[in-house]
Amino acid sequence: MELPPLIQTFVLHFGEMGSRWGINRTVGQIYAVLYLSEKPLNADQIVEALGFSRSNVAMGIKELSSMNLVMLKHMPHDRKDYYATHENIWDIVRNLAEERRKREIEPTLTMLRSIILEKPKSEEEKFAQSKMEEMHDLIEMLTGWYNDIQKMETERLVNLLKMGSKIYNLYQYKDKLKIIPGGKSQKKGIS
Amino acid sequence: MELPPLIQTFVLHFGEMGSRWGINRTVGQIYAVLYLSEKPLNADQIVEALGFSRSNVAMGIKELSSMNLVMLKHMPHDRKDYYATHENIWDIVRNLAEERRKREIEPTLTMLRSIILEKPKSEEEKFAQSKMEEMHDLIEMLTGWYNDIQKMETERLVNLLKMGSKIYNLYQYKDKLKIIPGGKSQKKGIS
DNA sequence: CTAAATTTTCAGTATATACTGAAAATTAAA
DNA sequence: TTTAATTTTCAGTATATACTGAAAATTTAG
Repeated sequence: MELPPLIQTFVLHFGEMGSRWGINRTVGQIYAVLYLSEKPLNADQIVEALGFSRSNVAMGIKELSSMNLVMLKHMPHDRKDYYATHENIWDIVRNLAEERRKREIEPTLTMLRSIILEKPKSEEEKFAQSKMEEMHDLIEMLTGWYNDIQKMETERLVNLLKMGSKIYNLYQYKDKLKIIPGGKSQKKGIS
Repeated sequence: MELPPLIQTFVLHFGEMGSRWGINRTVGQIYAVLYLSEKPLNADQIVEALGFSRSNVAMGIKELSSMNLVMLKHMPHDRKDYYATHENIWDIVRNLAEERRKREIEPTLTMLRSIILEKPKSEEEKFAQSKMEEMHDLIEMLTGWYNDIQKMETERLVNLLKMGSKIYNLYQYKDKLKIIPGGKSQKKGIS
C-alpha cells in the first residue's frame, strides 16, 4: 500500500473500527479509500492501494453494495466497474442508520412479537414475557421516532439537532401558546 | 440447557444478535438470561441454564460488568456473587448508547482531529482532509445532540420521542410565539 | 457468434476469536 | 492465621471468520 501517510492513517483506523461496526477490516478499508478519493475507483486501483487480493476486494465491494454504501459508476471508453461513496454525507448517515435498523432491530422486534403472543405456562414465563413486552414497547417507540426523523428533510433535521434539548423549552408550553398575529398562519396549541 | 421454550427462544436470539452488537454469543446469552430472570443469578446458575463452562461464564460476566450492563448483588448468608441487569430499561438504553459512543465514536473523533491539524502535502491530501473535516463536524453535531439528550430526565425524553417530527411544528414558530397569559410563567421566544 | 477483458464464485488454507480445564488467586468463615 | 469455597486467569485447543488463487461466469468489443 502506498497511500499518502495522512490518508493511510484514516484508512487503517477505519479498518480497525470496522469490526466494531459489524463489517470486517477489508470492507472498512475499502470504504475509507473510496470515501477519501476524489474520483471513483475500480477494483484494481483498490487492490493497488490496499494490497488485498483481487477476490477479497470483489467480496468487499459486494458487501458494501448490499449495504447501499457504494455506488457503481462507469467511465467513458472503459468497461471496468468504478465505485464511489455517496456525495452527501447525510445520505451516508441515513443509509447506515437504516442498515442497522434492518440488521439489528427488525429481527428482534419480530421475535419479540411472536413470543409475546404465546401463552405462558408458568410464573417464570409470565415474568419473562412481561419483560419482553417492556422491551418490545421501548424498541417500538424508538423506531417510531426514528421513522419520523428519517422522513425529514436534511436541513430541518440539522436545525433540530442543533437545538438539542432546548427544544424542550418549547415543548412544555405546547398547550399554552398562540402565534403572534401577523404571521402567515395562526394556530392554537399543537395537533 | 433446560430453560422454558419461550425463554430459550429469546436467549438464543439474543446470542445470535450479539455478534451484530459487538458482543459474542456467550455474552449475549448470559445477558438475556439475566434480563429475563426475576431474581439475580450466580455463575453456577448461569452455567446450569446455558451449558457453558464455568470459566467462559466468568469471562462473559467480566465483559458485561465492564460495559456496565450487569450489577453485582449479594444474598444474605451466601458468599456467592449474584448478578442482575438494571431494573429500569431506560438505564439500559442509556448505558448501551454510552458504551457505543465510547467504543465506536470517540476514537474516530480523536483520530480525525489529529489528522485535520496536519499540513497536506498534495492536492490529494487536501481533498481527503476536507472530507475528514466534513465527517468530523457531522459526528460532533450528532454527539452534541446526544449529550444534550443523555442529560434529560427519562420522562421528558419519552415525551419528546412520542412527538417525533411533530416537534418541528413547534420549531418553525420559535421566534413568533408568545405564551397565553394566565399560565405559571410567561416567555417570549426561546433562549 | 467468438474471444478478450473483467468480475464473481468457491474450495482450501490461514488467521483470529471463542471456549475449556486445570491451576492460581482471591475471599471470607472458622 | 488456616482452609474451604469461590472466582479468575491462562495456555492449549476448537471453532468460526477472513483471505487467497484458480477456475467459472459474465460482459462487451469486434
